[in-house]
Parts: sequence; structure tokens; C-alpha cells
Amino acid sequence: MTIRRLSVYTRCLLQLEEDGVKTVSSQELAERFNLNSAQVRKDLAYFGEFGVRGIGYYVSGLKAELQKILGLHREWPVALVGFGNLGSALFHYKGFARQGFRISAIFDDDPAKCNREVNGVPVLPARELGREVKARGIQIGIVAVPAESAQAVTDQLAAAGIKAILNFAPVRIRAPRDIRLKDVDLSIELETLSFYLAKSAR
Amino acid sequence: MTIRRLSVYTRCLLQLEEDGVKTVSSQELAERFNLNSAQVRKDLAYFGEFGVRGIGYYVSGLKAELQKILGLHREWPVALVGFGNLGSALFHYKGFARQGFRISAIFDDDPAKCNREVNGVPVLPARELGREVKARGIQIGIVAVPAESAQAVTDQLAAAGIKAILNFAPVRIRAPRDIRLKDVDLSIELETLSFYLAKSAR
DNA sequence: ATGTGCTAGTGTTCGTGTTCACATGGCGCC
DNA sequence: GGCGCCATGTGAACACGAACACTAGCACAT
Ligand SMILES: NC(=O)c1ccc[n+]([C@@H]2O[C@H](COP(=O)([O-])OP(=O)(O)OC[C@H]3O[C@@H](n4cnc5c(N)ncnc54)[C@H](O)[C@@H]3O)[C@@H](O)[C@H]2O)c1
Ligand SMILES: NC(=O)c1ccc[n+]([C@@H]2O[C@H](COP(=O)([O-])OP(=O)(O)OC[C@H]3O[C@@H](n4cnc5c(N)ncnc54)[C@H](O)[C@@H]3O)[C@@H](O)[C@H]2O)c1
Repeated sequence: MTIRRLSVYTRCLLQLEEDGVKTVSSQELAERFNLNSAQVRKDLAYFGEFGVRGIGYYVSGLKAELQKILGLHREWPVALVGFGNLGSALFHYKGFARQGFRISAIFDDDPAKCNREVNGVPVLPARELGREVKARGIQIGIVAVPAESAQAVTDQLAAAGIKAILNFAPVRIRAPRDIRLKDVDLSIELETLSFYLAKSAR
Repeated sequence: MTIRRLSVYTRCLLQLEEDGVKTVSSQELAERFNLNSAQVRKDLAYFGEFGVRGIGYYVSGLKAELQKILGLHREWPVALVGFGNLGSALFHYKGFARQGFRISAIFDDDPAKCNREVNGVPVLPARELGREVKARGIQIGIVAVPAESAQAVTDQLAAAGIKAILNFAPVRIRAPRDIRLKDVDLSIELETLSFYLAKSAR
């Protein structure tokens, strides 16, 4: 199943709830994301029978169910490794906190950047990563260091017992099989765009 | 066909070329990304017969072919809209330029940020977007403004004749059909991770 | 209490993308 | 110059996810 869509539905439901909408049909949800309504129903029915026939889905009930499925009913402490351009943009982004992701420790090898606090969050040298991650029970790590350091950082995170990694470095990194790994590669996104431009120019 | 893989191959070939490797087999490429070797061959054969039977692929030849397919043999001027946290991280990122993407105009509505130059690139108020994009022949736009402004910015980019948009705002934006649209939603990436964590904790 | 209308749930079809397995065809060695 | 090697290219099998179309069940009106 494609989990990404559940996230999209959840965000939409948050909006609908704010707008005071009580129920929503699979049809309406589908139109918002130009999907097929059967798709939406299959996605939702996979995890349980959340809907009411003849009515649709109760917005707040469905929202709560989806949040529980996605693990958004709790707070997730997150470790951010690399406090450069991208790292600090991510840190200052408010959207993560809204979904329960709290960057609760930052690690960077640059002595000029570490051993201080930013908005109450400690910036620490990478050598303290293991201890700090364990002490805080952090399960999610974000890798925002240069490509050449990404594997080393991943190894440190793995050793510290982290369970999931979001990697921004443009390299394929290796992690133990039980660690969930997700790559975000912005160059690739741009390249798919230029591919289509180059093609239609042909 | 999944274009993303072509980008991955290309980056790998760049590395191989630097390392002085002359030829590479589909098998070797596949192992690097744990893919199937038939997959690699299908991907490449789709665009032409680039390989030599019994030998594999000539690294520099294949690299050049893929770059041409992806449109990386030329420079793409890019318009960046929104010069906040994320926008400036993207602007200062060196990786895009390496693939030929050059941010050549920045637009932001905040008067404190615009009407100046950063590293020789003008930061302009959004109202000048149309003129500037046309004048510079920009075909790719990056949307890094808050969600509530994203649709308005998209409309401006569309009116200016842009052909492709990379959107970082966490909303589904609408654009004319002939504009290639790509969304990057980092919250969703984190949520897929927390989904798996929540699931295995169950 | 019964009927009608509406929308969720679901078995099946459909299409795309992946994997398998083999035949094809350059290259170099004899 | 012919022969064997080895990796490509590709048709066929397969798997997965998406779309269709039908069935089931709840709510509300009568
Ligand atoms: N900036 C962007 O917009 C952008 C876009 C796409 C991808 N990326 C990728 O994200 C990563 C970070 O990019 P950036 O622009 O923030 O780079 P940056 O150079 O600004 O920041 C990297 C930070 O990592 C720290 N660091 C280096 N090695 C470390 C280690 N072993 N342990 C801990 N910290 C270490 C450095 O001190 C620095 O502060 C890179 O891999 C880059 O390719 C960035
Ligand atoms: N910062 C991150 O790490 C991050 C991560 C994921 C998603 N995003 C998304 O990226 C977008 C930008 O995030 P940010 O953190 O950079 O926000 P930000 O508030 O730091 O920056 C937004 C910038 O856009 C400008 N702006 C607003 N409306 C505009 C308009 N109509 N025309 C031109 N410029 C306009 C503002 O002046 C500001 O400079 C948001 O949609 C956010 O949800 C950011």
C-alpha cells in the first residue's frame, strides 16, 4: 500500500475539520487530489471500516484513525545531524512540529557551531551522538551532512540504536536491514523535470 | 519508465569516470543500487543500444548519452520564489549547479529581502516575476513560499510561461496541464517513517 | 415499519512496471 | 579467419497497484 496517500488524506482532514466540515465522501476526497474514489476507499478500508455507508467518513473520527496509523498521535523526538544550510532550514521549519516531530538534538562536527543551544535545543559534537540519542530515546535521525560524511554518520546513528533515517545526502547509504531508510534527493527531482523539458523540446 | 533511476545511474557514472573506470556491466550497476540487472538493461536499452555485448557499457559514452536524455548537457536557468529558510538553503546549495541548474533570479515579497543581489543573483519583488522570467527565458521554477501563497505564485509562474515547477509547499497546487509539476513534501517522508515505527511497535 | 437513496466495501479486470531466461552479437584468442 | 566467451537486448511470465462495476448496509423520509 502506498502510505504517502494516507499522509495526504490526513492533512486534508485537518483542513476540513478546521473548516467545520463534519463528514466527507470518498468521492470528495478523491477530487481534491485527482485520484479515483475507489482508490481512496481501498486505502482506508485496508486498515478497518472507518466509513458509514450512505454518509461517508466522519472527518474527526477518520483523522484520529489515520493519525494513529501513521504514528502521529504521539511525539517523535528526532536527531538532526548536520547543521549547515539545509540542516538549519529544517530545524527552523514549523511544519514538522505540527505533525509531532520534534528535533530534540542537533549534531555537527564544526566546533564553531556546537556546544551551544538554539531555541533550547543543544547543538553537540558528533562524538556525543551515541550517548545523547540513547539518553533521549530518539528513534528517528535526519542526515543533512555532505555526501562524503553521510555513511559515517549513518553508522553512528545505527550504532546508537536509531530505527529510521531520512537522508538528504545525494549518495546511496547502507544501513542495517532493520533500519528504515528514506532518501530525499532534490537534484533527482529537478532532473526529472529537465528530462521532460528536454524531451518536448526535441 | 522510471526516470529517477536514470539520474541515479548518471551520478554513479560520474563517480566511476572520476575513479578511472572505463567500462561497467549492468550487473555491477545493479549491485550498487540493489536493483535487478535486467532492470538496468531495460532502462538503458529503452533509449538506444548503448552497450557492447560481452563488454558492458563504456562509462564516459553512457554518461554522455544519459546526460543528453536528462537534459543535463545544457544549463537550465531556474527561478526561485521564496527566499526564506528553505529558499536560501536551496540557493546556497552547490549540487544543483553541478547538474547544470543555475538559479538566476530570486523572487520574494518581503521588501527587506529584495531589491538587492546575492552572489550576483538579483532578489526581486514578486511583481517583477513575469517580466524577468520572460526576459531570461527561464523554464523551471522552484516554489518555496508558505502554503497559503503557493497557488498564487504558481499562477504567476504559469502566466510567465514557465514549463516546470518544483513545489515545496505542503499543498496540492493546480497548474495548467502543459506545466510539469513535481511536489516535494518532507513531512510526508517523515510520516512514512513514523508509520513503520508505529507499526513495528504494535 | 418499510422503502428509497446514497455511499462504503470488495471481487474482478486492467495496465504498467519488474523479473526471468534465452538468444543475439561484438571481441579477442587461437 | 574461425570459434568460444560473455554481457547485452528482448520476448514472455509475473506481480503489483490502480480502475471498474457490482453488492451491501446505514440513514432518513414516508
Ligand atoms: N542545501 C540544500 O538545499 C541541499 C539540497 C539538496 C541536498 N542537500 C544535501 O544535504 C547535505 C547538507 O547540505 P548543506 O547545504 O546543508 O551543506 P553544508 O555544508 O551547509 O552543511 C553541512 C554540515 O554538516 C556538518 N558536518 C560535516 N561532517 C559532519 C559529520 N561527520 N558529523 C556531523 N556534522 C558534520 C558540517 O559542519 C556542516 O555544518 C549535503 O549532503 C547536500 O548534498 C542540500
Ligand atoms: N524550511 C524547511 O525546511 C521546509 C521543509 C519542508 C517544507 N517547507 C515548505 O517550504 C516553504 C517555505 O518554507 P520556509 O521555511 O522557507 O518559510 P519562510 O517563511 O522562511 O520563507 C518563505 C518566504 O516566502 C516569501 N513569500 C511569502 N509569500 C510570497 C509571495 N506571494 N511571493 C513571493 N515570496 C513570498 C516570504 O517573504 C519568505 O521570505 C513552506 O511552504 C514550507 O511549508 C519548508
